[in-house]
Amino acid sequence: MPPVLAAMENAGIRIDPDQLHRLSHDFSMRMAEFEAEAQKLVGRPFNLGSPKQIGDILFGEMSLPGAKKTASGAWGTDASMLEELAAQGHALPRILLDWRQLSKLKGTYTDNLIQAVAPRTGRVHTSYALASTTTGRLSSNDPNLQNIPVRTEEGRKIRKAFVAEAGNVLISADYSQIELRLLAHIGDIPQLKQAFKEGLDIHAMTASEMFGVPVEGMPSDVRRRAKAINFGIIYGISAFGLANQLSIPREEAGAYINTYFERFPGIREYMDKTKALVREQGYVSTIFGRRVNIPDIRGLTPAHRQFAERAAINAPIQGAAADIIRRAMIRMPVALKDAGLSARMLLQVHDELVFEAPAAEAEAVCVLASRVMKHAAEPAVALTVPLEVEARAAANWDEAH
DNA sequence: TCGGCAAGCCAC
DNA sequence: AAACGTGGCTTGCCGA
Repeated sequence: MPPVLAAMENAGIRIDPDQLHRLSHDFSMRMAEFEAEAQKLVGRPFNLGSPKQIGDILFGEMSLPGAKKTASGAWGTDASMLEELAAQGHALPRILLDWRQLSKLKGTYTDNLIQAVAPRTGRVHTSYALASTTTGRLSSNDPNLQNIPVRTEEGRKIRKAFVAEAGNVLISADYSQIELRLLAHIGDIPQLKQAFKEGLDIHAMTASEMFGVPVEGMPSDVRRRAKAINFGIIYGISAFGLANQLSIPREEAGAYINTYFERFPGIREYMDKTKALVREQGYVSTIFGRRVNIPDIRGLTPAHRQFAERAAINAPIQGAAADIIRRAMIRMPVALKDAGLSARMLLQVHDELVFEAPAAEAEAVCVLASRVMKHAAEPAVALTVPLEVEARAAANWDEAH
C-alpha cells in the first residue's frame, strides 16, 4: 500500500474473536437441533435454507392457510408469514423462524466478522462510501458495520464482541430522534416542536394527541402504534404500508392516518408541497442545500409515481440528518485535538458516532462529542428544535449503545 | 465456475 | 402495485 494511503487508513475497531468463535459454535449446535426437529415434523430431510422447499412444504404438502405469492409467483415464506402461521399454533413455522434467526446471525455476522479481522492491525476496517446513496447518507461495506444486530438478545451477543483495547473504552454518541425533530422543524409543526423543547416522550405525545389517551399510564400497545405512525410519516406514509407494519386492516390504518393529519395539519401541507415541488423541478433539497434528484416524475405510472413521491417526502428529512452528522464528523477530530483528547472516531451509523478513548477520557469525550453533534447544524441553519445526543462509555459496543 | 436474480433479513 | 424511506449481504437457484 502506498504510504499516503497507509497514513489515511481508518482506525478500525477491535472485535474479540474468541467471543465470536464461541458464539458461532453455539449457533451451529442450536441450528442442528432445530434442523432435526423440523425434519422430524416433516418426516424427511429438507434444506431449511431454501424458501422454495419451505413454501412447497407449508402450502403444498401441509396446505396451511393464508398462502401468498411473491412477485415471481413463488410461495412467500418471509418472517411475517411464518409468524402468522406460528400464532395459529403450527409447530414448524416457529422452528423455521428460530433457525433462520441463528442462520442469519452466524452466516452474515459471526463467521464473517472473524474473517474480516485484518492480520496487520488485529481490527476490522470497514469501507465507507461517501456518495453511494441518493439522500446523502454514507454506506458501509466489506464488512457493513452499519447493520450490526441490536434488536434481539441473540443479536446483541454479536454487538458485545465489538470491544475497546485494554485500558480503553468505546463511546457511542447518538442523536435522539433526529429525523422526527427535523420533520418538526421543516414542516413547522407547533405541537411537535413544543414537545421536543419540553423533552417529552414524542411517541406517547403523538398517541395522546391522536387517541385522546393520557400519557400517564398509557398502554404500551397504544404507544407502539403511534411510534409506527411517526416512522411511517417520515417514510411518506401509505395506508397499505402502515397496515402491513402493524398487521391491521388497511381501512383502520387509513383512519389512523386521517386522524394524524387532522391533528398535525402542517405535515399534510409539507407532503403536498413537497410533491408539487418535485413535480415542478425534478428534485428536492435539504435545508442545507443538498439536492436529491427525482426526475421525470410526471412520466411514471401511478404506482411508480407514488413511490417517487414517498422518496421525495423522505429525502429532505433523511438527507438533512445526513448533512448534520457529516458536519459533526468534519469538526470532530479538530475538536478532540483542541481539547487535548486522544480519542479516535471509529464508526458512523447514520445517527451515531462511535469513538475509542483511554478510560480516563470517557467522560470528557462524551461531553465534547455531544456538544459538537448538538450544534453541528450551526451556523448554516438555525434549527427551531433542539437536537439531543445520548452518549455513553463502556467496554463493548452493546453496553455503550 | 461464474454472474445475476430472487427471497429474505440485518441496521437506521 | 417499486403496496412506508435509505442501504449491504447471504443463500439458493439457474443459465452461460
